[in-house]
Formats: sequence, C-alpha cells, structure tokens
Amino acid sequence: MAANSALRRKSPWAGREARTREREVKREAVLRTAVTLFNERGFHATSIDDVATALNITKPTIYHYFANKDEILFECVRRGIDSIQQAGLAAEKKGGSAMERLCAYMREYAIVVTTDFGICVTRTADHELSAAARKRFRASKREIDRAISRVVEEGMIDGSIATGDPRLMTFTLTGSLNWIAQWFDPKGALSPEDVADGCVATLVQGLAPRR
Amino acid sequence: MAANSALRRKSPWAGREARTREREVKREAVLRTAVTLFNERGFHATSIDDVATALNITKPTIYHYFANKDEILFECVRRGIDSIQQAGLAAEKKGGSAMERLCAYMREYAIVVTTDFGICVTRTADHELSAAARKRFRASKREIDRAISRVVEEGMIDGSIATGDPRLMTFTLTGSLNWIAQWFDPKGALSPEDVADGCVATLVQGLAPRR
DNA sequence: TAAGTTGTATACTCATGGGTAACATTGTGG
DNA sequence: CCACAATGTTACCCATGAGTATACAACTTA
Repeated sequence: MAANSALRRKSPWAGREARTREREVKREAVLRTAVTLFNERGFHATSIDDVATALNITKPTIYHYFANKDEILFECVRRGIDSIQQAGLAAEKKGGSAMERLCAYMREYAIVVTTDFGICVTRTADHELSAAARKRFRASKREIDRAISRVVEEGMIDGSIATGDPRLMTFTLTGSLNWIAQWFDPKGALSPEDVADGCVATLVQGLAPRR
Repeated sequence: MAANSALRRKSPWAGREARTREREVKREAVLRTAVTLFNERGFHATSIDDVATALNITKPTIYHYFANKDEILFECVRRGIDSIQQAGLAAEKKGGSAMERLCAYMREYAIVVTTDFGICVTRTADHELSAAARKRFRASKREIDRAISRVVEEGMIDGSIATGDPRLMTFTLTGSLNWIAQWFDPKGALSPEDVADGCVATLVQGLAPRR
C-alpha cells in the first residue's frame, strides 16, 4: 500500500512526507540566517525580529519552528561542535603517527572555524546559553580538548611530538585555531585552506628557524 | 598663599584635593567590580544594578561617576589595552634580537591576559561597544597587531625567526595568547608566569621535537 | 548661619525585545 | 465536503534594564 515515493515527489500534492521535508528546509533557513546575524552583531544584539525580517517572515513564524531564542543558538553551536568532532574522527581514521593525526585534525578544525557554525562555536560565550544548553556545550568542548590532549600525549610517547605539559600545549594549539574565527575574512586573499595550512605549519615548526 | 598640603592631608577637613582623590578611588572601585562581573557573566547579562548592589550602592550613584554603561566597558578595555601596549614598549626597551624582543613581549602579553582588565579586552566583542568606542578599540588592536607583525618581520630579516607570512604568523601567536583569557583559572595549579612561559615555549619551539 | 557643592537614595520613565493569544488561510485525509 | 493540521499573520502582554527627575543629607565656604 505504500505509495510510490518517486512519483509523489514530483506531484504538486506531495503529501505528508514532502511537508516534513519542507519543514526541515525552512528550519534550516532560520538557522542559517540566525547564525549569520549572531556572528555579525552578537547574540544579544540580534532580536528574533531581526532574523524574521531578514527572512521576510514575522516573529511568531520563527516560534513555529523553535521553542525559544536559546534553542536557536544552541542548534547553531551544536552544528559547529558536530563538525569539529567529525574532523577529529576523520583524522583518527586516516591513521599515522600521533603528529600526523594531530596535524590532520588541526587542519580540518581550522577550516571548520572559518564556517558560519564554526565561528559561532568559538564566539559564543558559555553564559549566553541557557543553563541546560550550557552544560552540554561545556561538556562537548571539554571532550574535544580531551581528545586533542590525548593525541598530544600519544605523540610525546611515540616521539613525534616534543615533550611538555600536554594540557597547556593543547590550549596553545586550540587558541590559535579558535582565534581564526575572530579575524578570518572570507572575502580576503587567503582561503580557509591557506589559513589552515599556514597556521598548522607555524604551530608544528615554531617560530625559531630550523637549522 | 598655597596651604601646606602635607598638613592638609592629615586633617579630616582635607579639602578639595582629597575629595577628588576620593572620587578617583570610588570610580576605580566601580570599574574593578564591573570588570569582574562582565568577565563572569558577560557585558549584556550584567546590569548596572548588579554592579551597584555588589558595591552596596544604588544605580544613580554609579551614574554619578560614569555617563553610561558603555563608558564603563570602554574604560575597562582601555586599561587592558594600555597594559598590553606597555608590555610592548618594555620589550622593545630591553633590546636584543627580534626573537628575544618578541618573546619578551609575548610573555608579558600572556600575563596581562590573565588579569581582569586583560581578560576583558579579549572577551569583549567589537559590537558590544558604542560606535565611537568601537572605533578606538579596533584601532588600538590593529596597532598592537601591527607592532607584533613588525617584530616578526624584523626577525625574518635578522634570521632569528623562521620565514613565512608575517600577518598569518602574528594571528597564530596572538590567538594562543588571547585564548588564555578563556581558560585561565587563577585558582588553578599554574601561575600566570607558568602559563606564559609554557605558551611561549610551544610557540617558539613548535610541536615537532628538535633533534 | 546661609548658600553652594557633592554624593546618595527613592521612585519614576521609557524603549526594547522575548514570548503569546487569537485569528486567517490553505492543503490533506476521511 | 467537512474537519483537522500546518503555517502564517496581526496585535498584543510583560519583564527587564538603561537612564533620569527629584529630594535630601552632609560637608565647605563665605
């Protein structure tokens, strides 16, 4: 009895299935617009009305897709966090020495941080989120730091990374990478890949000239 | 005709001179309390009432010392920026190779960024400031970046620093340093000096082990 | 002691913006 | 064809928080 979904897709009377798909598309559009405005003006300085007008709709329509403003912000950072975690998994999958995996991770991390959702992650302060969201946000960030720390420690053992305090080293690395979100200009001369490569190169080689 | 100021200082009727001194002390107290709250909860989430209650006074009293909320924030970041610029001047004064001066600068920079006003500088987003303040804030930050970039370039010439894109390298460095404000815990195991030294070491030596 | 200056509090005003109630419209399914 | 669900709008409510008008107390100075 299942109607042919290929046919149904083309029909203007697309049915319930297509409706929920439409809903997702619209929800996504709200998110995309919101994150852009949040990054431009900041979360507090962006009103739901601002987001609505940018989409040619009105405020209650937005509340039809999201429970409240906090949920919108949380969804934005969640997407960014997800991308970063994906980058970590991909790097691990590639294998190689700890240094190689770390470099792969950092490169992808840097690229994520040039995207809208990535920018939102590093620019959103904990206290801007609701209590519940904040808890999850913090936990995710800790998890990421932990994952990087672990690779750094492995590198100190397998000899591919210089010894030191792994925690402090991790913060030094993520600091450089997170900060990209503060200055990167998509209309600038450097592509995300250029920035990622340059940044990773400096972190790996250091400032001192090799001789 | 000028009264003996040493005598006047001890009298309970201290006169106009002492009054303006008192005023400065109180203004400073407002600033110190404000910056602490701003760093804890964020600028928008901190009301003037919050600052007032923390000081056991009321809102209008604060407006007796500051024209508006923006002025308070601006004064906070100004103090932080000043400290960073002082660090730059001190490092230049010490002399040495570009690398030596850069290291001295970065070390001091890192320490400033663990102080309340320093934290405020890196955590305050441009759009939180008034239009006028924003302009000055941005200009100051650009100036600092420019100063660091200049030293980096000098180092590439005198051979004390590895070659590369000086601008990108500068952002990589300041990223690590600025990010300290996001994670540093004054009650933690590491002192500001420990953090500064460790961070600078990683940036100079890189992750790769020297052989 | 009267007038002025400084610092502080009480008690407002007022704009902003998150969120909602109620209603209109339209396609969907029985 | 009718009821229902989904989507959207207009028109509101209400809390918060920046900033102020005004009164008042205390000390200074003439």
